[in-house]
Amino acid sequence: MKFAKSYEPGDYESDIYAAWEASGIFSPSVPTYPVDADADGIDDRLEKSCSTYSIVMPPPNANGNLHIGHGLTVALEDSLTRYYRLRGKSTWYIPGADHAGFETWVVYEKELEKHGHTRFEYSRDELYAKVWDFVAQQRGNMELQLRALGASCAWSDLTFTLDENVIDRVYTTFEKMWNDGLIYRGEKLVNFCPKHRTAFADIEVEHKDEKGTLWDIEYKITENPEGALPRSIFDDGSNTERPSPVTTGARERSEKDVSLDSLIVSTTRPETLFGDTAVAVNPDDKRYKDLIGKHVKLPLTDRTIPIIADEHADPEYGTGAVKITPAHDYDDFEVGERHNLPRIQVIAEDGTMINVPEKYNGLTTTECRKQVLKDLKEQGLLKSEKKIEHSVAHCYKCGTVLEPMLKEQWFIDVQKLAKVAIEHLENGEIKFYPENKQKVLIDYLKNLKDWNISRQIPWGIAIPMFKKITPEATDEPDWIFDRRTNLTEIEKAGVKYVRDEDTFDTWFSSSHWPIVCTDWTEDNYNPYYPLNVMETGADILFAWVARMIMMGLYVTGEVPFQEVYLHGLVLDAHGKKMSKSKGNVINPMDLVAKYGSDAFRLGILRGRSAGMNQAFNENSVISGRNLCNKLWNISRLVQSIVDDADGTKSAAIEGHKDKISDFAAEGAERSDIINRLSLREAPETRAFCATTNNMGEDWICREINDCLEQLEQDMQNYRFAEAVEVLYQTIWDKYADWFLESQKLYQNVDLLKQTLETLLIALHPFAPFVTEAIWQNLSWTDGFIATEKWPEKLKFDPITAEQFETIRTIVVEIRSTLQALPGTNNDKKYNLLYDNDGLVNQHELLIKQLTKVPAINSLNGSPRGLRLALANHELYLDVPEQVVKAYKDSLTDKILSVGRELDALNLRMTNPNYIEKAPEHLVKETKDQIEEKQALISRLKTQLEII
RNA sequence: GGGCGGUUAGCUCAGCUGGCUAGAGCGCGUCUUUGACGUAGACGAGGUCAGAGGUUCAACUCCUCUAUCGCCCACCA
Repeated sequence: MKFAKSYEPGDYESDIYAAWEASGIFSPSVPTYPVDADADGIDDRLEKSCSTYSIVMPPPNANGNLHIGHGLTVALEDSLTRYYRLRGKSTWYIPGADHAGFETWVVYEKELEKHGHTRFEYSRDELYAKVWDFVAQQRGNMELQLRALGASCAWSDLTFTLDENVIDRVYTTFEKMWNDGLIYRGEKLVNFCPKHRTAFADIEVEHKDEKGTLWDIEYKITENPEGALPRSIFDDGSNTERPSPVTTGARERSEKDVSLDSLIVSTTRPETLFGDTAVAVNPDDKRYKDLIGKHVKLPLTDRTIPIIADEHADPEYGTGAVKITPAHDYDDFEVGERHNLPRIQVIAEDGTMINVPEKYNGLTTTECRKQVLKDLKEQGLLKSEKKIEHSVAHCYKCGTVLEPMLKEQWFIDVQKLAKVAIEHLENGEIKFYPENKQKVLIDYLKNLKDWNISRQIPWGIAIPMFKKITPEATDEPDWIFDRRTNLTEIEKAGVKYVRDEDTFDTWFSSSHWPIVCTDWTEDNYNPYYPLNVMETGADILFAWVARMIMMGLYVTGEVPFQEVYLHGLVLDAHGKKMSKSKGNVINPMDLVAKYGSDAFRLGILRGRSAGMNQAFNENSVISGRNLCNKLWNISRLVQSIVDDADGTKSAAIEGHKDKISDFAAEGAERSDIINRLSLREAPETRAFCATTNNMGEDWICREINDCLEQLEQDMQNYRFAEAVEVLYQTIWDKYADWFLESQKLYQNVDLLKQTLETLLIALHPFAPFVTEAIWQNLSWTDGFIATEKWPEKLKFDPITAEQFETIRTIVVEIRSTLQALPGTNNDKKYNLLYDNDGLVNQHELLIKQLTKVPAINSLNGSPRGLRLALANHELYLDVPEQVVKAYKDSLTDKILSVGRELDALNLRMTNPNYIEKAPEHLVKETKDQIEEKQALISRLKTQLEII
């Protein structure tokens, strides 16, 4: 016996994967080739491209472990890949590994700290080499885990984000952008993490609402032409707390033509006042009209700064006067640009104060804030404070408050790229699942600001730019592009340049992912680019998908993929986000070990739809495991039938054949022969009956065809959960519960084989291991199921199929009626009586098989027993009168409930508008239903009367 | 402040362009050792589809509003 008795996924999964991998079936068969490969001047790309299917894996961290989101990713991507492979495409599922620039750097920096070192002890090149070794040591886990999940990817084509070809491509793009003027070096404010000492792109910043304080500080006006007594706008003699600026009182006061000798500014960051280079008021604000152009003395310093007019100042907010700190605030930076204000950096990269009076120098921002507030208070300049809630930028990794920091960085003038992307998106060149993400993405691109691509961490791709350090070479540009980033210093035409020490934002290189994975080049025709689909998390729509589209268009002129499928977050069983701190993280590998890889895949796809964050329940994995077990046992049963038919018992069959012809010679009816042979006794009787052909054969063919059709639709529309659902139901509820149960009576061996094969292939994309294991165990199959042909539709007779459907209805009613009758099962041995019913007569054995009624006889004489109502066949269960009476109540209930349904239908028909406006077929349907229900009620009533 | 999504059975979710008695898995109840499967089989209970209004012959489905949960974006000093 080849088939193990029980389904044990752990026993075969890794062997199966190894066999697949060794056979090379995961590699694509269609090559890339130079455009016009045969040099006949004719572009022959079309015929090739229609037979390919390509998809790239969002690269998991090279030295990490897979989490549940990766599990979902693989389940989705590999199902697609396997499906299209079975459909005959040359599939290329390209795996990747991410150097995960910042993530890995953070881990490594901690490692350094643990050993008592800091990054500042080493040069960038040394650090790069160290992290490289660190990653190499840790690497490999996730690749094993991808195999355990069954990812049918082309391992020989694995792309690491720091591979030569990636760096080459990224440099080529950068050079092109530099030459096209899309890249500039600018001193701008960037989001800077003082702990990690690096800048971030806007997209990487995490905004959190926090409680903070808004302080009001008095800035004295230094020029006082009228020589009036010092007065503050809100200081009307009482010299207590200032009234709220939004009260009418304040307004009225402000309308008065008073001369002021100080301005009150509101700030949440008093320590930055040392960097103030102006105070701004709104040009339309009448209160301050006369002050514009005057100066105020900056508290705690000797400096004076101008009062300027700028729209940025909102008259409704605070006092309407705002301090301007161009070096440490985004808005202020822009105000500064408009008014040509100096930028004074007062916070250093390590988060301490610089360029401030000696007293504050070297303090951290927090210490400095305390000190400033204390000093202001002493001088009577701190007027009030108020608790507010505002949004604060944090480092997404360590949670440190990000400091807007003035830095020289490389920026991409992104609007030019975005504009092209928007055009193609609006053209509908990329189809999104879920659909609404297209619009969301376009909106994002429209408002995108220039992209800072410089990072101050060593673990990444070096920026290939060098700065001139030969000052006398005045005609030479300050910065030049050069690929020799392995050198810290280069010389060109006698001019010396020094390397920029920064590395690229990983999203800059990642945005080339479809290009580099498929080995796209300018002069090669590549039938795998654009990708058929980009599947990734909805959370990186902006960070990644948007950038891949822009970069794909910029580099290749084409969108990088035709469709985008975005999956949502996998939440815990209660719909909460998984996190280490909450302790609710589910490790996919634990589930694989416990229930098998297939069970995990089926489970995670269940109940999931595009773009939605959805809870994950272990029960769905259990249900997947149960399906695998079911399929395993279905296959064992079919195999045992095939074994029987294959002649191991042929001698016995021969023996029986004599008997059979004897019976036949006696003129016995077929049913009689079957009875006399006593069914179930030995396999040879089944051989005799194998000629009969309505034991659900046509019906199951019809159901499987419907299943395939729906499955194909679902795959095309990325409805994975529905695809799994329809397979589940067809295999379990239809194939096992009805077809196989019926085939226990007579077997159509060829059809059993064919239908089982069909279902195995159809399920293979979702449950690759169990289907392959079964395939390898079946006696009549060969090769891998993974490379089988997608099944053809099955032929069937619709009338016979429908007959079986009717029998099902009858069987279900017999079962439920018996169940509802009082007594134990042993008491319920009632015969079925029929009156003049060809269908029941013909399928007597089948009905007996499925209902376990002891006998089915023709009703001779007047009706007796319990009439079955639903099936609309004249059928009676031969139940004694006293038992029937006990069933009376349930019969009455039934009449009432059918009556309610009838009322609803009648109501519909009494509405003239319905008859007039609803489609004809619906009206007819309603009419038919009314007739049916009426007939049913009258049957039930007759039944009741009999009792 | 702007935008997006959810609210359907005890739990997790389907229900695609409006039209059969609103479905599934898990859980629950009763029964069943029947040529594979108790990780099973049979039968069943369980829903005023968040609320209100509107459009329509017809609304879980479309529109408006409300409540509530969640996500994303944004420069409120």
